[in-house]
Amino acid sequence: MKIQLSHPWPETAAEAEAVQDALRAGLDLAGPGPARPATVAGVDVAYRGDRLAAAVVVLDAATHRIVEQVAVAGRTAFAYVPGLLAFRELPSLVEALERLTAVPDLIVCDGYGLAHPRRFGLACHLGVLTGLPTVGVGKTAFVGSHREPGHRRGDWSELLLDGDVVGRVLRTQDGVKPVFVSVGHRIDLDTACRHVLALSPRYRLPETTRAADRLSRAALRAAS
DNA sequence: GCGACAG
DNA sequence: ATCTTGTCGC
Repeated sequence: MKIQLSHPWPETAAEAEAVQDALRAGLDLAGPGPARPATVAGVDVAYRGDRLAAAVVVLDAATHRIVEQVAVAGRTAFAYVPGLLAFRELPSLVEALERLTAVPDLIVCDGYGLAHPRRFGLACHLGVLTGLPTVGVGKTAFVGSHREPGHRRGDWSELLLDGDVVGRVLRTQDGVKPVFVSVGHRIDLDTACRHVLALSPRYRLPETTRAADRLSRAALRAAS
């Protein structure tokens, strides 16, 4: 899979925001998204100083067994700025995705999609760049307001931003802190939450996220 | 004006 | 994200 990053790569926050505004035109939020993805990819990045390691792990959607995995070591190329996380992680993540031998049916990202101050988080970037359906799963609140969802697995509440529903606060395990789900590209919120829940049979975070997190940390250790 | 702020 | 001890629970 060949992926074209924006050229030139933004240097400043203002340039990065301009890139987001331009890419947002490519968002597809019309269809319901994949009902039965055969494979789902999880992506994550680990850091240590200015070193980083990006990982993509493709799982069989039904069994959650690892089908393929790729890790890429690199250096931090953009400072962390809330709202511009994508520019920090995208270069290495894209490189890892390009090395996959098979294109996954869905990508689950660490972070947010539409639930973003400019309505274009990391999951939206990855969706527009790859053309694949993407979902954002955040571990902590970032933008928007919400009521506390019920305490049972599957309970959820709306994430609201300026009067719009931009995501859901979803309980993936009984009595465990909820996750923040938002759509990235080519999928609807209902379908996104359904897949996140199916990918989290035992732990708070989706198996895709857990697998990518482990691989990125291991790759970071191996590289440094 | 001040603080908060994905990973 | 990362820096970190002990501690509760299966």
